[in-house]
Amino acid sequence: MNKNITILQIAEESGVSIATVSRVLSGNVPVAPKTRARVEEVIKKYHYTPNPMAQGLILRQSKTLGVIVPDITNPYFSTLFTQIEYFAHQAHYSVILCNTSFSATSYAGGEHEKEENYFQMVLDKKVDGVIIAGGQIDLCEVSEDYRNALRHLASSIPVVVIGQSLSDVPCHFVNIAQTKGVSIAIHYLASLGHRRIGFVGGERGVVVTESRLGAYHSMVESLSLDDDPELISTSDYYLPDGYRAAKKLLDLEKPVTAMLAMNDNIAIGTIRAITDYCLRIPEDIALISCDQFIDGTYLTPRLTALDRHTEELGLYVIQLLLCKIQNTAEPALPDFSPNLVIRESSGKKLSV
Amino acid sequence: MNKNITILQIAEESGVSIATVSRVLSGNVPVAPKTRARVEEVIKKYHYTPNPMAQGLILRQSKTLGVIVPDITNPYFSTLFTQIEYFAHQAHYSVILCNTSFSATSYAGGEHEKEENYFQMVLDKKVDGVIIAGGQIDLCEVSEDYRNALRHLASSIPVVVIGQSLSDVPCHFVNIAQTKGVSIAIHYLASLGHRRIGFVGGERGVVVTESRLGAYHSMVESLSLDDDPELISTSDYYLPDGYRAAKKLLDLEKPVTAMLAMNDNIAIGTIRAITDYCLRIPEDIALISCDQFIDGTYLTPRLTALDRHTEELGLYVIQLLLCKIQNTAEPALPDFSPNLVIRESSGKKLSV
DNA sequence: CTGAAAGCGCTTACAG
DNA sequence: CTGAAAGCGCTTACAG
Repeated sequence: MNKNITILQIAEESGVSIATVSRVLSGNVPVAPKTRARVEEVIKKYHYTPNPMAQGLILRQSKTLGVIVPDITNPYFSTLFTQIEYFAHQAHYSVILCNTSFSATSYAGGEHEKEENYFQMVLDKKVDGVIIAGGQIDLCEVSEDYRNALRHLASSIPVVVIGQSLSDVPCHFVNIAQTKGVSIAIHYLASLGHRRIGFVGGERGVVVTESRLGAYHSMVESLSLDDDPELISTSDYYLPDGYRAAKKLLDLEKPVTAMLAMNDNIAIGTIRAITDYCLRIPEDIALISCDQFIDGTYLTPRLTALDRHTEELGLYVIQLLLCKIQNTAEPALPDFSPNLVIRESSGKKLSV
Repeated sequence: MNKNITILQIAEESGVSIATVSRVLSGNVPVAPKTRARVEEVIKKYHYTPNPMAQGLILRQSKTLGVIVPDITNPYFSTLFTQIEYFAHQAHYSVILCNTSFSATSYAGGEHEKEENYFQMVLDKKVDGVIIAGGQIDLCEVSEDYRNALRHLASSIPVVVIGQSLSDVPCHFVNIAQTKGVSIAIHYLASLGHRRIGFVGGERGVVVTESRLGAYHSMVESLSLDDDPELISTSDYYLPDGYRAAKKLLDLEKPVTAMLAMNDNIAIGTIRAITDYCLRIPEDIALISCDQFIDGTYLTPRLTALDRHTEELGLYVIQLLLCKIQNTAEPALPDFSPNLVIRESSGKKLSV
């Protein structure tokens, strides 16, 4: 199958040495205009492009990046990836996407090998840099194996991690504060008159969940809202989880008047649960999603949600990685403060 | 940064030649047990793995696959990809994901270069095989440039295309019939008593849309349902499109009693539109999605949808590609007949 | 401006 | 069973 047009053939047909062909290809070395023209013609004729393996061997770069995510099916990660790939492609890098299937639940169940395997894989592949988004890094307790694997990876090539900083691991950690958005959302709900606000979804022992829970508690305290452990109903991050977790809240003796959902998936499951209980949103229960995945304008009810600028984050991390690879100045850290997009589901001021 | 442990270092430290190291690595050549043990120890000590570029240069394979999709953010493609990547990884291949951003609309707007660029890119990268899912291949009229680029690609490496067959292009085309699902859905709606069924979403000139529309028309005819051009409201494939398209149907003088949405995105937009008109699903309008993206059990209303076995499709195409690469027997073509999952949104039998 | 040659890190006949 | 050597397709000092 392989056409196998090599630099040698181009050289022969152009009547020059392979060194000269290489030079016209590289572009930044003086070559006589006539020679260059002749060679370029032959190159065009055969659609010749240098074998990246041979090039990579000498240049010590593969022009390939690795992106490691737990679940590309999750809109958060696919949005992130889209930005990363777009920018990388512009810069003539291709990207290997690794889908580790990591989940806190399956991890707890003992499947804790895959991510480290992927670290080794991208290393073996000689990628020029790696972006890691989510996975075990999101657990409050990171295993020693993971830490070592990450350290090993990062000591070989540049790696940007979206997640909590780990000391003694030479990655560039991009850690977005999770507390602000929750504070804004609860503040808003409280301003509407809600005192009893439920927290739905997310899994304990995961950084995002715990830090948002922390923000929740401190807001509850500072605004003197109902402080009741029953108000917290965690689960995981998907539709069925939202459904299950919300039901627990709906079964409470003293009902909540508002709910904070971990993300849009959870919110959709929550809507389903609330509807099952023949309650209305927002009339009976106000709802806000802490992480906008899709445009809430088209959901029913129109979902009030925190926009966390995921696209900008994707753009930022790829720019960062490329800078580290090429040793150029890092881009400034954008302001990732979330935006509360108020729509229908959060409702109006409660009449007392 | 590069540790640069090469086969030479392993050989020296083991007191053998690099040829021997290479042999213990390959595994399928006789090596004295003691020699093997010694070498393996050193390999382990340094976590040595052969440089894939050097290997690739000789073996003429990169152990890398290319997957080209228009939009990884679309659940259909991310589901497909997840399966592909999972299986590829098992087989020790890594996959480069190319997100072309192709859309029929932007294509019509003149942006018709990107896909061909990606074809060239994966070719230059020397991937061992390519899977193409969607993109220009989904247009009823494929440009000559695209056709040529695809032919060029496919004449160099194995490529599997999910989409219509193109004559004279040596790809393996996997073409799933689109008519059956629509027939089942309309049949079901008609059995419930619906005579006036709207078709929402999808874009004209796109194979899926046109063939589903064809199935729609032939069912309308064979079941003697209302046949009215106004009943067709196409747009594109996302939420806002569903919303807009559904509104057009809702503005009709003679209202529809049921709607067929191109996919879950369209269905969600349609739900929003129907709700805006203060109508109920399914009491006033029954709704079926032709392409299930997420578990409709958790939507409100619970969405009746066609399950098209996207995961199985992903698994099939990657198996197919690997077989073509390794020259082994092709897997049997599974039955991809869609499944109508009946839930709430399609309603009950109409009372006459 | 251009060519001959070394070398990137590996695999695999070819001898022994 | 093992080593020396050629060669995969390229780039880049080194001469000229």
